[in-house]
Parts: sequence; C-alpha cells; structure tokens
Amino acid sequence: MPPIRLWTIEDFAIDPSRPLYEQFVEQIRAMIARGELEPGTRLPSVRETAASLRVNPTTVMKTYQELERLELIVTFRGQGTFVTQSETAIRSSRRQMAREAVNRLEETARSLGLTLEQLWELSREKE
Amino acid sequence: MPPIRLWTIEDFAIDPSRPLYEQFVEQIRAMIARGELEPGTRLPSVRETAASLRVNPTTVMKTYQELERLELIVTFRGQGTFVTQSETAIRSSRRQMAREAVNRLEETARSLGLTLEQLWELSREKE
Amino acid sequence: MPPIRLWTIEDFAIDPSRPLYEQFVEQIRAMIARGELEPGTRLPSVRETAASLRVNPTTVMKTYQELERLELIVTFRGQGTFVTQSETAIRSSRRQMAREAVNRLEETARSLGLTLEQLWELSREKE
Amino acid sequence: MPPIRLWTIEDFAIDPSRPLYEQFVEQIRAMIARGELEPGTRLPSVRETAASLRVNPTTVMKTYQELERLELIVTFRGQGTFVTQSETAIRSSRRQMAREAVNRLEETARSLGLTLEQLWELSREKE
DNA sequence: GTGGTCTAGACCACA
DNA sequence: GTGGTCTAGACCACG
Repeated sequence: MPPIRLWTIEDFAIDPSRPLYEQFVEQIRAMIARGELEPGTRLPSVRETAASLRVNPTTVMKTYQELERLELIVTFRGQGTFVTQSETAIRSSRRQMAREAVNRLEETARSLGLTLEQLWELSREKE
Repeated sequence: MPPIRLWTIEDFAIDPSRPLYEQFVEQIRAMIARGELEPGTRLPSVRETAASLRVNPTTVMKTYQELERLELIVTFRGQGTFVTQSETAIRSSRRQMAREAVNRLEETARSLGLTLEQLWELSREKE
Repeated sequence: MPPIRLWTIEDFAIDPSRPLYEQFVEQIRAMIARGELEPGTRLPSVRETAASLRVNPTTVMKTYQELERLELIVTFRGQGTFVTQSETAIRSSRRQMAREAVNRLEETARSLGLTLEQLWELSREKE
Repeated sequence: MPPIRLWTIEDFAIDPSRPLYEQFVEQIRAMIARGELEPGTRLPSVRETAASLRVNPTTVMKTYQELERLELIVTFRGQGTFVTQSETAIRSSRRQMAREAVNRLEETARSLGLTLEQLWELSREKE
C-alpha cells in the first residue's frame, strides 16, 4: 500500500517564529479533522518526510510522536504509520480543536471585561 | 507622585511553560484595555516591580519596553513609567486584541472546513 | 531689565525618549540662531524657568551650562543670564549646526554607498 | 551551511557614548542596504559573534532581535539567522534610511529658518 | 530616585 | 549546534 503523495514544504504554512514540529502537528491534525487525510491512510515514513520537507528527521519524529499521543495516527512496526481507523478519535479531536479555539476566545473576552457579543462587535469595528 | 499599589505575583496568572515577560505584557495590556489601569497612571518602578514579583529587573524592563513599543505606556527619563494618556492608542489596542482573537477563531474554523456557526456548535457538543 | 516672557513646556517639542536638557539646548540654540532670541536678551532665571516648564531645576541648570559652553549665553553673577552680544559666536553656531546636519546626511549617503544626489532621489521615491 | 566570515570589532565604527547594540543595528542595516550582506546569507551565530566582537551574547541577541523587528533578518529555530530574502523589505529599509536622513536635514533647516539651499550654502562657508 | 545598557553565566527548547 | 529566557549584579545618565 503506497503512502499518500509526499509532502512538500509548500503544503504547510510556516511561521518561523514558532516551533516547526508544533505547526506540522496542528496542520496535519487539521487535515485529518477535515477528512483530507482519510482514516487508514498510510503516511510517508519519517525519513521520506524529512527529505521531502527538507527538514531535520527529529522534527518529523517529534511531529509523529505528538500525533500518536493524540491517537490520531498509529505506527505498526515494520509496516509504517497510518491515520487512525477510529472515527471516534477523529471526531473527538475535532471537538477538542473547536473547544480550545472557543475557550481562547472566551478567555480574551473575559480579560477585556466583555461578553462574546461585545468582543465580536469590537473586532468588526473599522479603523 | 506615588505609583499604583505594587503588584504581587498573585495579580498575574502565570503559565511556567511560557515566557514570563510575555505573560506580563498580555496581562498588563488587558488591565489597561479594560480600564483597570487608567490613562496617566504611574506604574510601579522597574526595581519595585522586580522585587514585589520576585523576578529579575531585566524581565520587568523587557515587559515595559514591549508595552512601550505597543504605545500603551510612556517612559519619562528619571521620572518613571506611565500609562499613555492617548485614549486612541488604548482603544486601538483593545480592538487589535479582539481582532486577533476572532481571527484565530476564524482560522481554526477554516482549517476544519467549518463555518463559525458550525465550529460553535461543535464546541458545545457534549463528550 | 525684565527677561523675555517665561517659557512654557508648549514652547518646546519634547520627545520623551531623549534627554530633556538636550532638547532644550537644541531648541534654544535654534531660537538664537534664527534671531528669535536677540543678542543681549535676558533669559529667565533657572528657578523661574524650572517652575514655568514644570521641570527639575537641575535640568535647566544643565541646559544653561551647555549653552554657556557653546558661548551662546553668558551669566553675570547677580544680574542674570543673557544671550551673547557676539554676532560672531551666533553666526559660528549657525554654521556649525548646518555643518553637523549636512555631515550626518553625507554619513548616511556613504553608509548606503550612494552619492548625495542618489540619496535625495531615493528619499523622494514613493512607496 | 557556513555563515559569512566572522565579524571582528574592526568591522564596526564604535562610538563608546552610544549603545553598542544600536550601533551594530545601524551598521549591519547599512551592510544589508548596500548589498554587502546578500539576501539569504547566514549571519554568524549569536555566540560566535559575541566571541569575535568580544561582547556579551545578550548584546548580540538584542541586535539581531531589533534587525528582525525591522524585517531585515529572519531566524529559523535551531538553524541560525539569515538576511531576509525579501528584496522589497530591503529596498523599503533603504528608502526609510534615506528619508529619515533627509527629514532630519529639513528639520534642521526649518529650525534655523532657512531653505535647504541656504542651509547647504551655510555649511559650505569657510570658518 | 528613575530607566537603560552591559556583563557573566545558567538553563531550556528546537533542529 | 542554534536562538531564547532568565538571573544576579555592575555601571551609567537623567531628573
């Protein structure tokens, strides 16, 4: 079973001021969440990925380990790394991403002493 | 001209995994944004703050300099550091905080392939 | 002989990031250079000036001392401080201000590897 | 990927009365502006630079961070610091340096009540 | 008294 | 290896 096509660095939007592995995790997590990477899909190996992304292998390792911790990918020794088959895990990850995003918004609103509606209005003000 | 009461470390919610100065900036910025620190107010001196927060003076300096870059505070040589008198600068900072928060939310929605409404619903689903 | 009217802080354009006394020196020097403060004019006393500018007396002292060093003002003990009567000193100060300004420009041109003409063109380019 | 040759203190003209990091910023900025430091070039590491300039690493850090704020250099985690690839940013920085220099000149002319031509003539007068 | 710069050196995360 | 944060403490100019 061939893996998905190799990633290139253009597949990712990179902000050099933040850790690379963190951004890979986020963006692969989003690919899985929105179904672009289907359950059971085989991912390219760490070495392949490192080469195609022109990135240090340990960066890819860290990325995969984190995704594994999130139970979004699983590694079968000698066979490769695959997107989880568990729809539950994927849905739960989606939900968690949504929650974190909303929590951050609520946190900001609270720190400004505003309701979510007021924060929304404020963000829409021009100038 | 006495400053506002000294800060204690309890005035700040510290996450040890992130830079101290960054969190001080965020939280003082929020105090100014929500009017808790009024325009023209004198901030405690770098040394006082360092002592009361049990933190190195240079960490406080970095905090103040960053807030100065944001045009939220002004330093007068030999006299101390003051919250800006410019209501415009303060309002603009509030707006920017709101916008950034909302942008992050929209970014997450987009990365999940959802509308804001769908993201909101998803975050409210129970486990 | 009454002094010129007292200065107020609005008579000066203050940049809080630079030393006060330095900016007072520059701007009084310019007032003398362009003839706004005529030779022989009596300046307000250090104490008066400090009060009217709402500034530390030592700041005014430092200002006057520096202007005295530049031979643009002279102090007669017990009588007060006066703009120099020496037209030569004033002309020489004007020339020196002009030279310093031009030197700074030439310095910038050189550091950019440009002629003065090229520097000028560059500064006129629009966005 | 080796950096450019190390800097020595002779590469910089230091005025001890002004902040070191400020002068490093100015002069490196000029090197980039006049093309002596090409886009994409790797700068010597913070530690190397500190050692070769016989200066504290934090002084070099401050220098690099300021240049980064000016968008003239970019830092990649764990890899080093590089001159920006953006020709636009470099051109814009050149233009800004030129403008600031010319503005200062015009400001001086105005404060002396002269036109630029008159200021120029004045600076050329002999003693 | 104030802030600003600099040093010396530790410790950390990232690649 | 890289940069980034933080500490401890000196020294300076400014007001």
